Amino acid sequence: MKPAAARTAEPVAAAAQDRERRRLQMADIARLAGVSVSTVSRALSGSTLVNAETRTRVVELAKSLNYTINQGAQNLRLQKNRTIAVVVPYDAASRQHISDPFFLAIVGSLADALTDLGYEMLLSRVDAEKLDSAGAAYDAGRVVGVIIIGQWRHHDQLNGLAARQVPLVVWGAEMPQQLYCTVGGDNHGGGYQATRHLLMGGRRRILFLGNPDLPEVRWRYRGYLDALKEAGIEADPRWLLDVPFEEAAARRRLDQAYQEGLSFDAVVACSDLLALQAVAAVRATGRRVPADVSVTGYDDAPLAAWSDPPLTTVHQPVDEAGRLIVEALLAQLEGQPPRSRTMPVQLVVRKSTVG
Amino acid sequence: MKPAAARTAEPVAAAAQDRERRRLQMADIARLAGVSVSTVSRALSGSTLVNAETRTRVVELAKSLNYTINQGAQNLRLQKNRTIAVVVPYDAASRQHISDPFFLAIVGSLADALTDLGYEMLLSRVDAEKLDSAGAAYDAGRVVGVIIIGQWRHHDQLNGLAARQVPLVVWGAEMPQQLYCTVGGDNHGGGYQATRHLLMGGRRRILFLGNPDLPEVRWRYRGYLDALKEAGIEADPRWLLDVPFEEAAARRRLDQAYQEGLSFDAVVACSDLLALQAVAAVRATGRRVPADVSVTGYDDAPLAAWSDPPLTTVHQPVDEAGRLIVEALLAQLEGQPPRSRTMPVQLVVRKSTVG
DNA sequence: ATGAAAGCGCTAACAC
DNA sequence: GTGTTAGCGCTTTCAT
Repeated sequence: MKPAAARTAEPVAAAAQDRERRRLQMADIARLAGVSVSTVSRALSGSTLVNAETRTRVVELAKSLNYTINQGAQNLRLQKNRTIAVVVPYDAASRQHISDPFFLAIVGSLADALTDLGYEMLLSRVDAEKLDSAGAAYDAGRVVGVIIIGQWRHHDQLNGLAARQVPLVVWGAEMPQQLYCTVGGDNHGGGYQATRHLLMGGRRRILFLGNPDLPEVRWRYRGYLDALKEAGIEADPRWLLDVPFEEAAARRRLDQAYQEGLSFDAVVACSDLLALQAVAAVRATGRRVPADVSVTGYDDAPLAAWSDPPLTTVHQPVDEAGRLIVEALLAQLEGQPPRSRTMPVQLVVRKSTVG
Repeated sequence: MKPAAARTAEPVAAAAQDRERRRLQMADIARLAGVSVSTVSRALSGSTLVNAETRTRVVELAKSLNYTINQGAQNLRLQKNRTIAVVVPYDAASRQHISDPFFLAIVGSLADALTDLGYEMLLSRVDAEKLDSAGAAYDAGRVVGVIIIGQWRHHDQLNGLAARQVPLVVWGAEMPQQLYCTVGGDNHGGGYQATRHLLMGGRRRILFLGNPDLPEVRWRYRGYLDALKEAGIEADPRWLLDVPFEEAAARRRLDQAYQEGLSFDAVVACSDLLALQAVAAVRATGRRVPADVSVTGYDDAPLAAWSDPPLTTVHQPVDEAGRLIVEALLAQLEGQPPRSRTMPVQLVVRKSTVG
């Protein structure tokens, strides 16, 4: 019955000192302080029901022994839990790691926001094709809510999680028929602003680099199309270069475009790293950026400001993102209905688009 | 006595459906399956002590209801725990967030390594002046081990944690009298290689940009000094520009160096972002990189390859780092004595040092 | 093959 | 003000 009989047995002489010391618990403190566990519990929780002197004595003792209440036991008893799961999907096919600077920046921002509010953050990866497995930590009572970085292609699974009442916030784009809560940048606006900026600079044959299967990218693509339409330009379907968020693939696709004789004078890329691949591909043909081809990025990662050339890019408010995501999740935990938010984005103009 | 009396009371008619549904537990599955909780427990753990048919029935039922064993309760009962704390210190003074790309990259790498081995990762921030508070999660039984990203200036506190038997691995440099386990790059080698490379390129007045209070930086500085000495150059004490890992401060310090009339033809910086600040400061005086001043970075973050100019930098093996750190921690959990590791680093030569 | 019951470390209602 | 005791959701010994 005892899961670890040896632990509660009378300590074997030698074992006590070097073998893994039994973890201190409340009963030990109680014994050493000469009071009952209830008193210790009360003292440590600062209850006024305990004699002030006893209280300080117990608290001092605990501190001196580095004793801290076992949080697992406390949580079980109190039915409380202040842990949030943060899930970064990964592409199982390419076995791509969590490495996109933007995603990592969001993770950092979430860590800050959660810590500030006294929540703990359980960080995990999940196969992007099985986003619903992100609910496991919730089902197991491990966490009280889930944050997923990116929608990927499984809107349906996310809806499924929400339908199951899993408190959930997704960094991504708002979709029709969406049951879950999203927080994200204004993707349509971002795509539109970047494209319009290129059009204002006189560009007419503008490629779009990204995979519109992803809702966020789809909105950016629509913004791009709207800007073209507004300028009276009919989009050539070959202008859509449908690549994942993976650098090598993007480079190959661009090289291929050149080989096929596709002619263009600008590229709207869906991340800064993708934009830099475009720059490299353009230069590999002897053309110049921005003189011959203008390029815009997306995210405004730190590298965008320092790259060669510095990238004109759509700035996403990472720090604010963390705060808003956490806010949206906590609101749900308080019983409020999920309310999605779209944050304004801002085009930052640098050398990759202006001579 | 019941911490949440309402929960166990007979469900109020309406409450059942829309008010936050009570979380499913084993007793519910047992009732629905018409067996006892013991049987459910056995079935879900795949025990052969339970009738094969009953087992599948129970398992199916649980799956269909998205029931998962409450991990907190299970952990408490089994005295097990597969969670590791990953702690990213922050500078309380500057209230600097977790944002250094290198630290975030390590976090990503750790997430991968831990997930692969079936461990969960609790990510948190801690004031760099109170590194020992990183032990709290361990004291509370929340995690079985702690990983701290960076040594900062509190070697003593880390030793304290180790003395308290907290299973611990620190990303950083090996120090004399060190009780805890470190995994890190070869900092002396990195500083030496970078400096030697500059010397081979004919540079003679080489600044060092970084704060040698930090053990990692101290080793890099020693490598730098050794390279100078080997070349028969006496280091000018003014060549040490003692700045934290903070971009604005680095820029100010460099501008100041120029104002003071300090003359130099190369800079060894302790991060890629610091190196880019050096480039900016040099260019602001009308000088060119690398023609007038060569600059080396450290870490080889993604941005180093794409920056203007691309940075010669010391590559740190981030992916391998995650694996090794986790490995070192797990070895300790198995009772092996802490064994520190130093990983080779490699100078990557790019345009910032060669015309 | 199954169930009853004890107990993991803690809190709080209840008794004194 | 303090101690006794039941029970949070689970696993496992023991009995059947």
